[in-house]
Amino acid sequence: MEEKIAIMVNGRLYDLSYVPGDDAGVKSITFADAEGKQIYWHSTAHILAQAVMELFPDVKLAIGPAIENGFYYDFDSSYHFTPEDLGKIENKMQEIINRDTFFVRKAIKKDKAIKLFTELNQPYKVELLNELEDNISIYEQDNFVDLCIGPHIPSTGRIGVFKLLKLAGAYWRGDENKPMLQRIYGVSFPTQTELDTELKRLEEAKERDHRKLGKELDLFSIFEDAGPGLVSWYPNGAIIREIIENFWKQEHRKRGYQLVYTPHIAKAHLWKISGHFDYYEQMTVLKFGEDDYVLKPMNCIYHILMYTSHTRSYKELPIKYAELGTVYRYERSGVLYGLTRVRGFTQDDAHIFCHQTQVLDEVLGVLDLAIQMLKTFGFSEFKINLSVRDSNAKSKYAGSDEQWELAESVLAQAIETRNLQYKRVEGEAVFYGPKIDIELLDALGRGWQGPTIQFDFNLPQRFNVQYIDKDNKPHPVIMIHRTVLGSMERFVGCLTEHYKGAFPVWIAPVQIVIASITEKAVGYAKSVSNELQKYRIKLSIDNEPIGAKIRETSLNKVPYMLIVGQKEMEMRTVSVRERGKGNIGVLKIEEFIELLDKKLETLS
RNA sequence: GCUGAUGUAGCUCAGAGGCAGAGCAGCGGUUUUGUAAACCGCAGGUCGUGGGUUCAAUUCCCACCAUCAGCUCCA
Repeated sequence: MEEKIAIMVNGRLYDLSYVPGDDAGVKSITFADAEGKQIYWHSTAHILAQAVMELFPDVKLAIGPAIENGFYYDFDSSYHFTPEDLGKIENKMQEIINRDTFFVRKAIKKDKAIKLFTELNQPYKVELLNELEDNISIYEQDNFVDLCIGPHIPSTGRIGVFKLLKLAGAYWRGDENKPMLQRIYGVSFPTQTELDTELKRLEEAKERDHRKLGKELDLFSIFEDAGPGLVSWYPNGAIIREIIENFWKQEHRKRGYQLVYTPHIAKAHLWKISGHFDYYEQMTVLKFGEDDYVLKPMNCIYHILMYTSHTRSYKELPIKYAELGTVYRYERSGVLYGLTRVRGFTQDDAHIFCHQTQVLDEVLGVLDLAIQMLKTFGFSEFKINLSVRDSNAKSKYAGSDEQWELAESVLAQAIETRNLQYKRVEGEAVFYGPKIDIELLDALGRGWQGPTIQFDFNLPQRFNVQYIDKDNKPHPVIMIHRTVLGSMERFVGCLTEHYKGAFPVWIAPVQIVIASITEKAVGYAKSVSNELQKYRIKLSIDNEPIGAKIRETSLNKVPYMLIVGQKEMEMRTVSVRERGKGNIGVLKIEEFIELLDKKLETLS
């Protein structure tokens, strides 16, 4: 039975010491509850802050909330904490926990609170207070006081085990113009076992990190000499990408997309028309001969040129241009991350030009395709966000009210028609239109934007993108940008983490290793490989012990291994090892082909 | 871009103001092997780059580059 750490009364959380009224519906909160974890972690953050204050009395406290997997506290200090300090702070925290002092809540008037924190020389707390309504509570344990809405666990001794995990910088209030603070992250749990499980989870996440696997499996490299954020795909990575791309092309053709190719650069004036030139700082302008050119940060301009190069009839719509288009964006140095955040990447891009009556079908089509893509590649969990405009700041958006209302309602309607869970985020839309984003999750559960469906009310207007309707007059077209994977780089990065590098047979760079036991079987191994030519095969016919060959094949995460020796040679069979299963017995070659083809048919 | 940490062989990592180290991978031999690592040998390095201090710097100092953990950004 979990220990009670707080209570919930009519949906509101309170300290255990709170005495509810008679008629109140009271629910106990324990660590097992999401709210319980948050309270537990938040209380640990207070203990962290107290420990830091005891060790470094000059430190200024910022904020210390619970987060998804633990807690942090931000400190301002001229002294820079070192990783060794974390150990000292942990010891101090343990002392505080051993003292088992109470968390004491006090309601206090705002002016008194301001006076208190001014006297304590805690300017960040004073700044926060100035913005609060006059219902202030503070929490005290020992001599430590913190501004806090609570609730908290009853006393410091209720914390079982904890660990400080990392040290990092963070801006005060997340604003890069404000001071850089020092943030200490940690986790805590009632029992050692739970902490160990969490630490093990973090360790395992490292094992599926695509940057590590990319190296081990020879998928890709980002050469320091060539430039940060620029990806080179080795043959193994290139095969994975090629398979995804082929599948992508096939699925797009089926759905009425027309595949196109466009150049990597274009004259700068196009980006002056689009409006990017003046304020898109990720764009790179280069001299190409005499003229200024832009290294394209997106593909849409070219697709618009293709569209507008002919007079378009309503009968032609929708026109859907799709392109695996490589774009370059100057991402700030600190944000680059393996394959998931790069400076040159290939979007699986398409632009849909249609009229109003087609919009819902088109959005549904894209949504279905995106979900189908994700499921095909094994992603079953993803987050869908619908970003709409801030209705209090309509002037900062391109497009008319009617356009926005139509687009937002169509996007919401599409998601709801498919019964998908989503989050509506007010004010998160880009200025040119509302959008649906789907996040892929990496090994650590961090979301990366993959598929996206975005309306654009800006470019069609600026480039005069129109069609001739039945009335023989030009009408503005509706333009939708969309990707169903995101980018090849990011998608393969997430895919690698998703499968821990053990790609399904249809994607695996090497599908089968054929290994001879002795030199006598080499000829037979080669003849087996001839019969299996349509698969991606690697021969392993050196004079190495079979154990070594098995080990190497396993480490390379190859789905199937065929071992052949004297017995197999005589019987025209192969001894089959399956990844994760080991030896699955001896099969005739035709039987193995049948087994494999069945797997491939179902894309598994 | 900001804060902090890191950068030694293809990979994983040790080391130290005075000739640069290991394991794995690679190469050459030996071995002819039955389901996760045979044995012997060889080769491999401007110790991220550029300055400075020093008799001497890969080691100490400075700058830059890159990577990592976050923050911020993500038209």
